[in-house]
Amino acid sequence: MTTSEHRGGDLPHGLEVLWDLREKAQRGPREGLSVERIVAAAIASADEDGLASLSMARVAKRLDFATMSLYRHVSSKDELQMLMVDVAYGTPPVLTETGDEWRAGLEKWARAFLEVFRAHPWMLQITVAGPPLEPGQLSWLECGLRTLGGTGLRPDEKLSVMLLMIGYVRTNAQLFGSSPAVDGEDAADADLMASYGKMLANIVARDAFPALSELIEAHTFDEPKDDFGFGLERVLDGIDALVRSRVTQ
Amino acid sequence: MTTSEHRGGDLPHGLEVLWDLREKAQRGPREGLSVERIVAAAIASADEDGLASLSMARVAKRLDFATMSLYRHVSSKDELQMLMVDVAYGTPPVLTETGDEWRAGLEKWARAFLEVFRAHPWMLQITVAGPPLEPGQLSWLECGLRTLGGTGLRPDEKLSVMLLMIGYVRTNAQLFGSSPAVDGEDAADADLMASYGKMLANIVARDAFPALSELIEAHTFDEPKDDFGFGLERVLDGIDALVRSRVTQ
DNA sequence: ACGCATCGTGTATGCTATACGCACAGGGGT
DNA sequence: ACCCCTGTGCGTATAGCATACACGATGCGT
Repeated sequence: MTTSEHRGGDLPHGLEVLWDLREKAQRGPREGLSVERIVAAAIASADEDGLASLSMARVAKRLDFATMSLYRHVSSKDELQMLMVDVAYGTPPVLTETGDEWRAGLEKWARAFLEVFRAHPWMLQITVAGPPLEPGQLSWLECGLRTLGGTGLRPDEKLSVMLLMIGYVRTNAQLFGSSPAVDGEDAADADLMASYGKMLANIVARDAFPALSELIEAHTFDEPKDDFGFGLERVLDGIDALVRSRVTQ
Repeated sequence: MTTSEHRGGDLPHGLEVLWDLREKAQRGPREGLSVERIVAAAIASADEDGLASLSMARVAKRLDFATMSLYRHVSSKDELQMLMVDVAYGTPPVLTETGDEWRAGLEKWARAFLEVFRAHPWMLQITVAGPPLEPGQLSWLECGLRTLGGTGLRPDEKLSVMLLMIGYVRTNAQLFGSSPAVDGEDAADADLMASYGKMLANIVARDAFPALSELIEAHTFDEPKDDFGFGLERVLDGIDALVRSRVTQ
């Protein structure tokens, strides 16, 4: 395998893989292993056993190959993790909402994006350095930007809006997404939140944290409700205000 | 050292340390080492060499103690990392803005919060499971909630607003905060962004990413400007819209 | 049929977290 | 003054980790 040079000067190996910029090898034996299979196995391993117990040896065992064979296709564990994240992002939904239906579109976008982190919680534990150059992450950005097409926002404003959305979904997933979404989702969330409220009430000194105590006493954490959806509407309200101000200008 | 039971039923060891719920030992030799010193050394190590090369042995060497001595004060590396994050959060600024000056207050809050992640980039790589029970993180939440005191928002709305703010700052720090804030801050950022724009333009297929290409061609990434501040104003606009709607109701 | 790029992998190295047990310190109760 | 018992520091040992390197096998281009 050699680098194709007609696009992207000298990219890291991992990015070349993700962008399909690698030419197939001519000489040599057929490959029994591939980056795709390795990444898929690694994702499955992380989904099942968590990121902490992900290791080259475990991934190799899953594929019935020797540990060192992985290194023929993946230059390091860090690169593998980068690949895992981007593949796990998958492809964003095709949003039919356009023009002034941007709000419904962004809501669908947010819920689908949240679902990604619910399915693969370990994604939040992997940080890729610098701004994203990977196709998976960028395709979600692209998808969001596209639904903002009819808003009349400036390009940089659209970017800011998407940064806001990404941040909201990620933070929400990180804080409340420890329970898997599979069975009895809302019930589990409610239990979690209720016990969190109790724990918080026990631990927090009322005089040192008055505003937080007010939150606790208002039973914000006790009632089961769609926290994500509620906050999301607030975010969309904010964006709506921005859009309106641009329209009237 | 034994657990004090009058507050918090049976908390994890790390939380007891952070909330100062541990009683001093009566019998036994004076401690030459302490959790505080260990955490401080670990933070210094992560600041200098990054989280990847943080190890118990390195931290111990910094303190001129044996590796295993750390385990007398810290139950595991995971716990140490949790402690590191919470101590590194430090204490939020004391905001004098109250009532209808919430916007200026939140802006100060956001910039101070960003500074934390700029000073300790590794904090973004450590994920603590579940909603926060640590005093550091909670004190920032408390600080933000307090500046929202005069807005007339419901408690749960205030929480959503703060979630939004936290998410925005974290995402921004993660994406653009790879360069340290110490010297020539804006210049470094501008260079980084410009080269990012070029790289993006090289890599992105125009037909598959039309909205993203529009962004690139609008030179959104080329011009040096205060991205954080710009996006922040959009977020605050959104919150402002929410606040106004509650006031008029 | 030869050569050579590529593949899979066994071995080895140095690092990692951490369980366990020992030696010792020093205040509390007698 | 004595002993005991809790807490401390740490040496040793183990299991797991990522990964460098060298070797043999493979099969296409010539």
